[in-house]
Amino acid sequence: MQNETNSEEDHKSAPKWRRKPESRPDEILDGALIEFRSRGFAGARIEDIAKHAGLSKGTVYLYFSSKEEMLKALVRRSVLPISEMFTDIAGHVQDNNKKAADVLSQMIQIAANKFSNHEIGSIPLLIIGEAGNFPELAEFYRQEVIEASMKAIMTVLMFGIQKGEFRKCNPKYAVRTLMGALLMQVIWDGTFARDDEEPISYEELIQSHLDIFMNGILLPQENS
Amino acid sequence: MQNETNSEEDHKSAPKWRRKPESRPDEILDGALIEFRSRGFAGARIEDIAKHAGLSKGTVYLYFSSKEEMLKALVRRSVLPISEMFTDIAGHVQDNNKKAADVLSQMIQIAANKFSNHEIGSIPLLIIGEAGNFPELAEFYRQEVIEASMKAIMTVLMFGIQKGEFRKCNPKYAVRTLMGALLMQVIWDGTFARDDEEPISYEELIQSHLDIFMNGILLPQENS
Amino acid sequence: MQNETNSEEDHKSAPKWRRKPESRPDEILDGALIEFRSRGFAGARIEDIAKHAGLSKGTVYLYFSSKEEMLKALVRRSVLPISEMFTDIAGHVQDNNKKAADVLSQMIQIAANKFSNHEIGSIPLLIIGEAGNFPELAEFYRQEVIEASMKAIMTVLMFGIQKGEFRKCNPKYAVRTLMGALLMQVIWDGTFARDDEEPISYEELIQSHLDIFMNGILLPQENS
Amino acid sequence: MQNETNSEEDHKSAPKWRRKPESRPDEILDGALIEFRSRGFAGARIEDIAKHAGLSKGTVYLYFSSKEEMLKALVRRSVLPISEMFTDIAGHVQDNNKKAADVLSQMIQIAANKFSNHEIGSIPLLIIGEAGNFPELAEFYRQEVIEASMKAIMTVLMFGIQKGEFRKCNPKYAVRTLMGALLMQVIWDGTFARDDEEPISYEELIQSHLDIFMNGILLPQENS
DNA sequence: CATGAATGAGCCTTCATTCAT
DNA sequence: GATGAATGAAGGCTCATTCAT
Repeated sequence: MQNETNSEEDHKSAPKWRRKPESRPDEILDGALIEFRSRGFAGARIEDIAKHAGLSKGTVYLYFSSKEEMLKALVRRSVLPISEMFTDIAGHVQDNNKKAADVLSQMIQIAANKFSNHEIGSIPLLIIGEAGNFPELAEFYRQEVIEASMKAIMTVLMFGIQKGEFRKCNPKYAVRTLMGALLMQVIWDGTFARDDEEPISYEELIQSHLDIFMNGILLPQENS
Repeated sequence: MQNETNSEEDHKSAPKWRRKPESRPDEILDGALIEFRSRGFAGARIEDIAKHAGLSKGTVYLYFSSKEEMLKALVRRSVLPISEMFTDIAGHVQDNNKKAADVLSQMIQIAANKFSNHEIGSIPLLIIGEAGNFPELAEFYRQEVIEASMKAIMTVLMFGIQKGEFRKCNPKYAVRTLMGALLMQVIWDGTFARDDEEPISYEELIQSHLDIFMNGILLPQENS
Repeated sequence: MQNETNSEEDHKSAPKWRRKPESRPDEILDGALIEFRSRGFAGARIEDIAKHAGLSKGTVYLYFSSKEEMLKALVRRSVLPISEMFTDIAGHVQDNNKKAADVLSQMIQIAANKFSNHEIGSIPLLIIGEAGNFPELAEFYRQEVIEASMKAIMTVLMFGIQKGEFRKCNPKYAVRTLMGALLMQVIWDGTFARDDEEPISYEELIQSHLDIFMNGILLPQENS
Repeated sequence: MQNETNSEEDHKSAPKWRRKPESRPDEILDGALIEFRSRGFAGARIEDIAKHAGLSKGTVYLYFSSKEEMLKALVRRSVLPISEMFTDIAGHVQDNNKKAADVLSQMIQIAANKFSNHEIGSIPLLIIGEAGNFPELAEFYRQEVIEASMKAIMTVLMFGIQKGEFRKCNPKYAVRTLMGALLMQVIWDGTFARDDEEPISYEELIQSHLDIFMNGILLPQENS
């Protein structure tokens, strides 16, 4: 069942001249992400990770003191853009005249944009698989990404309710409705998607999702 | 230093082993689920799994020929109730006079009920973490659980659209909006939930989720 | 490479009525010999040995206290007929008028007869493979079988030399010439023989061997 | 109680490891031969094999992918010199004026010379013990060593018969007479020989053996 | 800086042996 | 007596980590 590793063949004789040592740690993390996701943390082999970066086993230890440290760095790296995400969002939302609905739309679109990037979207999947082994990491991610996002969204939701733009609702639940579709797609892409099928368009998905979230799916019934 | 109290052994000299109960394989799988989820498949130790069932290492091999076989059995076991789920759903939905909205509501509630059970809800998380290592298992789960559920929901959606009960929409996307919130909660419970916080009520969450899915979150604006 | 064990199929549902409990240990040893020879002592599984006798694992421990004990019993059992062999030989050799050559011939024929029996001939092969692990056993076999036989043969050789029937020679070497062909055939049968080839006839082999041993292979040359 | 003398470690702080010499695989095989012969294949422990070469467990896996591979390599290694043996023989035998008897003598002497070398002579014993588990290995050895040798000898025998130098005989049997004594001695040395006794001289044994093989052991009787 | 040979802890799996039934 | 479920020691093999070169 175990699918065969032909990782040796993945990077056939990486050219020697392509060396940007400054980005070395990043290249290693790229390989680590691939291997962690495909074999799990415990199942990933340092040698395979190194090979993705065109390095040998020992060399990665010049940049990371242990396998666990690589995992931590990987998660940290993926969390950095999240604050950038919030900066982006804040930039688009400054305008106080904007409707809450538009603000929410933009937030979700920006988030979708971030998480459709493999290097960021794979991380929650990684954490889902390794949360038991690395609870601090899950907790870190929860706080830095999940809760921070939820809080931002809930703030807008409550603002919309206050303004009379949104119906009264429990933002704690509504945020799950709003974020769920995105999470689901991220998981689909990273877990169940097959090469032989048309990929789902994030743009269209989010469009449809926001539409339903805002307006619901029911048609107004004449006699009711 | 204190005289060793071996309180575990005090139980009137428990026999070195007891006889096979019929539920032995199930007890082992319960332990396997716990360990697979908390250490990952590769990181889980057979001895720890055995301990959950009060057995010794070697004994689990009387029931499962390998670690991998345990994983497969675990997934298979969790998939069985899904067909029961569909039977449940079909039973509640027979009535042709029912509104599509009510049918959808019941489907989601039944699904939420199933997946809030740890033994069923943990499996997708396990698969998310191990899909790279066991692609056939992911494919199996995709077909038996994810796609089967999606198909059922999309059928009702399209039926509702035909009837004029639902707005025109692409069911492929709408189903993701509908299922996303449930998946998100399953992941939350299995990955990020902390003991020190009030757990989210599935019932209330689903209530809120369905309400938004049906009616949207926007209030009708007088002048627009 | 390891050849597959389908030992379960070897004795399809041994009839329950065929029970001669007195010979139980012997039946077990028969199975042990087969398994020890085909997997080696360490590689043989008690359960497979038991199956040859139509018994279950635990039952063989009613007759033998350990695997090692079975090996010892097996060797002991094969050594018993050797004294019988010497009795046979003595019976045929009493006549003091017999030529030494005839005595030797008869001895070798009797020995060949014994060792062509699989239960006796397999034992030296077993010992060759396990001598390192069980030096006492090898020593026991050496004394009881090899040296006893050598001594008997050397006695006749020396007697023949004394009588002027045999040329002067070192019996220590001559006995190896005499026994070697038989040993070689025993090894061939137990190690290299294939089912798809005509088996070597012990009778003809010994006939030829004795002829050469007695008369040599050279034709008398006219001019020398 | 005495202050621990760790005399093994005193050697001026030996480095935890030294570099790969080119002969590493050979050294490992030497250790493997010792352990396989003394414990049997199944009973031999990789760690013990490694220790013979001054290595640790894991290191042998840098050179051999499995225990079984070591066994195969060991047999292969021992077979290589056999072709050299035939080259030797051919070189000594070119002269067509030579008597068949002399050719045979030389062949046996060369073979004895080869097989008295422990690394070559132990292999047939190993195979005798493991033929059941590794039938292809036995078959390989049969073809490359046993049958090749037999064929060479039988050719000379038939040549001698044709020339009128040897008596008519069945070479299939005669070759067993000729090879048997050598095989017996190889087995004796590897299985039954004790340290406390005078070892048998291969040279004298072969001398005596060839004499008997050629001339027989009987003295010509005046009146017969 | 880079390498990869060497190490040894660790785990899956097997199987001789025990013993409740 | 027989059975075979249960045990746990043992060993093959892997791989994170170290370090001489």
